[in-house]
Amino acid sequence: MASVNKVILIGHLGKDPEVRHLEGGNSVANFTLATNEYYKDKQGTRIERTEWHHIAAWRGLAELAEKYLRKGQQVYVEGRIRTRQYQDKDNQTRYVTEIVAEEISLLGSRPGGATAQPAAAGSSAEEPVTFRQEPELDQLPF
Amino acid sequence: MASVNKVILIGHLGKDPEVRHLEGGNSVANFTLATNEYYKDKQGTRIERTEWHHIAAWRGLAELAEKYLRKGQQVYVEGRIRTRQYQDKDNQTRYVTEIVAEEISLLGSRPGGATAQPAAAGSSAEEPVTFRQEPELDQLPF
Amino acid sequence: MASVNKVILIGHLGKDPEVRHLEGGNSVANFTLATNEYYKDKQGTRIERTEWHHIAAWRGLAELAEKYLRKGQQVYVEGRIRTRQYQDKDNQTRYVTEIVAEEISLLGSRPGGATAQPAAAGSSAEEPVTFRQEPELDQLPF
Amino acid sequence: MASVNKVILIGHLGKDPEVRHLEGGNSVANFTLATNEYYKDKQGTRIERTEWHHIAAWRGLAELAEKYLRKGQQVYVEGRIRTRQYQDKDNQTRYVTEIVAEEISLLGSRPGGATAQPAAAGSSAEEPVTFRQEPELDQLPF
DNA sequence: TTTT
DNA sequence: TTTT
Repeated sequence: MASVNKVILIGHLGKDPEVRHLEGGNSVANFTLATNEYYKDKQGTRIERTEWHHIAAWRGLAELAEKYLRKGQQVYVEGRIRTRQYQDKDNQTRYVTEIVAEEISLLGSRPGGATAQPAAAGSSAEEPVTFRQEPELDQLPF
Repeated sequence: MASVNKVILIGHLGKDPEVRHLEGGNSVANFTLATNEYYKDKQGTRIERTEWHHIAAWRGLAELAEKYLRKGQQVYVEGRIRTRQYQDKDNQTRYVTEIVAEEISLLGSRPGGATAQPAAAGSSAEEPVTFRQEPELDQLPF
Repeated sequence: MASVNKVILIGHLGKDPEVRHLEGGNSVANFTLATNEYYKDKQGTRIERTEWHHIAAWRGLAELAEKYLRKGQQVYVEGRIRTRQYQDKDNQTRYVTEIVAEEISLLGSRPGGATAQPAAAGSSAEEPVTFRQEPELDQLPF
Repeated sequence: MASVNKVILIGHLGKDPEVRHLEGGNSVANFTLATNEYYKDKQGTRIERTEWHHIAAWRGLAELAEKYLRKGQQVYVEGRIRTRQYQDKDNQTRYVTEIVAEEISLLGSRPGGATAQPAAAGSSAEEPVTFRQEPELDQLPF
């Protein structure tokens, strides 16, 4: 049956992306993204709560992440929720929920000490830095 | 800093909602929602993968869930991602990622053997069944 | 600069799609989609307001529309807003705002007298009816 | 029937908001927001196309707009599509499609020569600048 | 671990 | 554990 599983995030990277190049030619970048919410508790004190999202960006988006994304950067991430099982060190089944990125756009200024420009030439700073994953590739098992 | 944490799901309920009425007058409904994705593996075989989302609907949305939502029902859920910590039976820290619902709409037909009409009268079947949480209440700590 | 232009609609088709096959091999399906909102006026009377969206579905999505979409059908449409200029019969510049579809999913039951099954064989009824446009094709001028 | 009419935009303001204070205590801010898309034409030339969205922000969001939004600012706008009729100077019926804002967040740096800080004191620069409309007020006729 |  |  048709269904929709869509996530839209705007937040800041908690660290530089970690990129792994997998056997078979695939690559994946992982990074964390902070979103914040604010509310008042019963005493009226303003509380800030940070949610840390685990982002997985595959193939073309992994390259974008490697070239352009740095700790502190503000980005738009569109993707879908995916929960993976794994065995922890005590051989117990654990679950981790990730956001599989389908589109990433760089927003605003580029703080954090790192340059947002790619090290390599060929991609001018005037270009908008947006990338959407090709859906059919995005559907490969991983 | 301003940020966005938005989830949009369309899927089917895996079971009837479980509603708890908390001390202090708050209530919360929990249910699971299935979304499906399809892809072809390297052999070209069509694979279906189901993602199970854990939905938490508070206060007014808990009442809506209790009255209208049943196993098998197709719904639209808009909300935000929230990861909670808890201690498991071995006193280890574990994490569970939920979707805190901010809007729920009933879609399509109402399968599953259960009547989608509320047990109580007063809410006619002709009404559109949509409900949006009041943001300020939605911000209470929980 | 990077930007986002995203529309998410769930509504019912006001009429069967009209499909045009253009010179150059392109095709486009046009249909209207109704969404409803409800509010109370100052006297407390419940008011219903219908918004009619003009949807344009290109290429692969036009084929999906032609095969599966019928008047009365409930659908999910994801796309982007685009305003086009044209000259009216008095040679005045006029504007029309459309939603260019990027993803369409069939929802719920299939009312409206028309069968939702395609006339042609080869696409079994068990398949989920969802289609996402290939982004690069979707970017062609039109 | 339940339906969804949702728009998510990230773009830059084309001009400072124009705020009108209406009889009855209501206020509305209007501004334009540019989003850009890029594609290659059949000759492979890179084309940029700008879409101008007409945003209407009511009541609390009008105040936010008046205090914080300036030409050139990058913002996130969430809202719904609404097409209004009006009579033009030749007494012909015309249509204009607007985005009625339901949430606005300021993004990134604050360019454009104008200070993004409010003229009035009392709202410190450390606050996140996000505002969501109260739904019930948002449903008033206009 | 981000941002203000 | 849903749906087709």
